[in-house]
Amino acid sequence: MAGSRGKRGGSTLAEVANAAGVSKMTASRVLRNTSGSTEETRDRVMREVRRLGYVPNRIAAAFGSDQISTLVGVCVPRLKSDLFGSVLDSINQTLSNFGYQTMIGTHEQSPEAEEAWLRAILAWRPAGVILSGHTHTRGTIEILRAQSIPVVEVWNLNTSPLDISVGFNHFDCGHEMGRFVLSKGHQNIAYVGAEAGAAGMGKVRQEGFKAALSDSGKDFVTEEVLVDRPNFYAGFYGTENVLNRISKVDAIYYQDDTMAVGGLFYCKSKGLKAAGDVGIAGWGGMEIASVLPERLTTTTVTTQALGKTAAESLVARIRGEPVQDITVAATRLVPGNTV
Amino acid sequence: MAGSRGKRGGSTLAEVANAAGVSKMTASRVLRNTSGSTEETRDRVMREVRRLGYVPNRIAAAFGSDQISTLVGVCVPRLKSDLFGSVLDSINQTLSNFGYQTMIGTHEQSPEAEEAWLRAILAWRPAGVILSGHTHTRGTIEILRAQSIPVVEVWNLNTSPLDISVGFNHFDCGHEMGRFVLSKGHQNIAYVGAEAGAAGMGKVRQEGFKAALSDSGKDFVTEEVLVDRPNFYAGFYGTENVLNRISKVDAIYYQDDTMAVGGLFYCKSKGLKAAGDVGIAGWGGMEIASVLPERLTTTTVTTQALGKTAAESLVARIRGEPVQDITVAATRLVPGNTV
DNA sequence: ATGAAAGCGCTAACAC
DNA sequence: GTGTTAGCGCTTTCAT
Repeated sequence: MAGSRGKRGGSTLAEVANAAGVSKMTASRVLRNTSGSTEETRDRVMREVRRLGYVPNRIAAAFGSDQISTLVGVCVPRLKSDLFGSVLDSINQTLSNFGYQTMIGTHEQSPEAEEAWLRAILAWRPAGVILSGHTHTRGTIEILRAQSIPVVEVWNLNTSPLDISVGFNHFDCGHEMGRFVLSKGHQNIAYVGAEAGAAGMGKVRQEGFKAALSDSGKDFVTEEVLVDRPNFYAGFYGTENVLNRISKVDAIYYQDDTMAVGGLFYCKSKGLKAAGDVGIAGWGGMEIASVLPERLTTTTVTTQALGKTAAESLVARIRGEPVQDITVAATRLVPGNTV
Repeated sequence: MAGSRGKRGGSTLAEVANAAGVSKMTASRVLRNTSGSTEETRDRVMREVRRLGYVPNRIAAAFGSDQISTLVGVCVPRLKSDLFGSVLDSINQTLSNFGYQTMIGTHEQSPEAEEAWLRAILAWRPAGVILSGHTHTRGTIEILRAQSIPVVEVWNLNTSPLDISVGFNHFDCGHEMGRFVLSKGHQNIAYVGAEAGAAGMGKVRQEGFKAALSDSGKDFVTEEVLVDRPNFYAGFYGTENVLNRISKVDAIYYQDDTMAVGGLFYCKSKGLKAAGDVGIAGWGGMEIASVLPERLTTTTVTTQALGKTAAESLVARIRGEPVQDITVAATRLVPGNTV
């Protein structure tokens, strides 16, 4: 309670040290488990810590050491998402285990929003940041370079990353699915996606699929990209649009499983059979697939592993340990019975 | 780059002030828009800020002022959840608009995990915290009291909150649904839930429903609470268990919509008709409902409003403005055709 | 409207 | 193993 400022936060290290009859440094060392301390000193300090209800002040600690905090900024498109939620859960848990705190941000696929977030976060002198936007503004890149701060780009694979990249190969996912759908004999294939803001990685999967079509001298017979977030209804509605427009469509590649499930239900509502009448392929591996009567043909992705690897790579870089610059997180095409 | 320590972070306020030919204080005031400054001074300072790529140091700022940061800690059960993801999105966006940064944590319904998170977060001298655990450890409560820090308890309504409570009335949700299901003539009603760690608010809804049954001299004919997270498959599997155990069951109240949808698909897989053979009622208002052929009978909840109100209340309390201690977020029973 | 001095709580560096 | 000294970059207070 020393000082006349309006601070909060109870006792200080000095008070603990005083009560324990040692210097601040000794108390500090005990609390951080650095170097050796006598068993007795240690006990005396910890007793006072408990008695006084001492809560370390990490702001002062970060300030007093080297202006680098144990905060890590993580920016994802949005939080309400099984996929990103899972990645974030994994990142947060891993970082937490290493003693870091996660500060979040969302950008909704807007590079400008990402930059604005970054500027605010850098003021906290984070130990590192994890980004998931695949496109960065010039400003974002410059700031990151200038601060020479550890950065992990996550979600999409970036072959020339700012620093470290841990992601899925979306192009290959699309290409592989394209070949698979073609191998099942489908002839008139459409794409259905949804992008509220700028294009996300669905665009890249679409291109991969398109490349597979191109290899067979084909192309999407139509592409329907709604101005919406990818969700069940967008898939439902997009499918309706596509089938009304071009009735010969016999397969649809969706931006993700949410939309694919929406499309599946549209087909069911019209008495169309999946695979037989309209092939349906998604991406992401949603949990709902486990209870649907149809097994959705999709590409499952390892969001947990992605998040864990991203966090571990960041921590390694922060600590100056050797790190793999580029890691491809596993994806697997799971043939169901909807294609 | 002054000093021999290994700091990072480019130029300092002093350097900016120097270059602009003013004192640190003037530069500081310009950057914070406090009190008046000459148009000219302002321009000169801002020019140097841009030229030097100055990034304010909020750690030093928080330290130098009153040891209270603009950080806000938010702890939810988990991030991979449409419901909590939505609340968190809303909280984060609102806090961000007010100039606060969100630090996240997850507790998976463990009060001890919540306390551990809280201890780590308080070291950052947050301006406030938002909790979603409905049960707190004695330690959590003591620490919060000792620090006299603004706290919002969110998700469940707490009639005697630590500080502020913004939540849904889960008991009433259950009670209302109980009355509704009974009004439809169902006689043998079961409950299906899932709790991986400790009990969440599903337990309270279950009790509300039970109270409604009790009012009619009834009780659940069986209760199936799986040791799992509430998800589609748990709903599917739980339904299978219940119906195999007691075949006369003619309605099931589920912990949430995810499980209800799982149950719905189990019934479909067995040729049972929703409502006709087995009534199905959920909670939460999932998006998938918009594409299902059946309209799920459920209670929709206003997660966006909940998050926004929680964040706004916290900010008001931080600023010393008057705040409503208890806010009930809206919920609405939506009769579908599955009961 | 602007400046000077003091100090926030902690840790790095070095001495003992 | 422990203590001493200095200082991190900013804001507060008080003066001009």
